[in-house]
Amino acid sequence: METFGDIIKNERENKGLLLRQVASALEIDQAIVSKFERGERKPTKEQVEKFAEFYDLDKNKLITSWLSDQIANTILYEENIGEVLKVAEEKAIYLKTIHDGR
Amino acid sequence: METFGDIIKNERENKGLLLRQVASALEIDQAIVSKFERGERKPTKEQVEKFAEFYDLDKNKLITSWLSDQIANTILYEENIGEVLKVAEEKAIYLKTIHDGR
DNA sequence: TTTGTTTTGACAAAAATAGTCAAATTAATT
DNA sequence: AATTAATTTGACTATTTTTGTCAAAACAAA
Repeated sequence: METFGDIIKNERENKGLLLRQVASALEIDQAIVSKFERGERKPTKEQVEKFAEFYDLDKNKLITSWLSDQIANTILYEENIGEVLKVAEEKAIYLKTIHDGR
Repeated sequence: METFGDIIKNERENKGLLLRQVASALEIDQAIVSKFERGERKPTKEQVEKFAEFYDLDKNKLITSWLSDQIANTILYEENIGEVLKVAEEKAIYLKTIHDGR
């Protein structure tokens, strides 16, 4: 179960980089990068994309990880997690067909 | 595909109530109730619970509808909707086991 | 102990969300 | 068609949430 934070932390360590270096390359405060790695704060989508580029990761996979973190957090303390997600998927697909004008 | 707004609008109309009446009973501005019904604004969880009580609806079902609306909206324009939700479910379940101290 | 790195927390800035209200629009009634 | 009633819209303010900044504390390594 690898969260967004886990991923970017592993990448950084594998590449032997310091927080300071990543922070300066991405123009994000080092304290915030640290918080991202530990899941204490949620990056914006733009920041996720920056990380993907910087670490040369598949952008979609990283966004999936980040989005799923967010969703997991919003439903964490709810009943019927499975049901909520099933309905959410139906709605999303339905709304998408409408949006695409079908 | 019934959204939260659809549900509370149908309930109100079935019971032959005016926005004004619902608004006053729930102590929510009538303009906002109108916006809830049309999905223009998202209620808080407390407001969802008020609606459930007022219309005598199953609270969990209404919360499911409201939560799934939210989730559907956050993933609407993403790729891999199914994948995101699958991962989100795994994470949620995993986090829950941790939270419950297992 | 000194130096380097990461984490923490207080604070300010910015953005997103929520509530209020009156006017505009739409629908129903006479 | 005119009047009355109901709903919707939009501008505005208030509140809450999120984000960024910075320095000091904690931790780790040399």
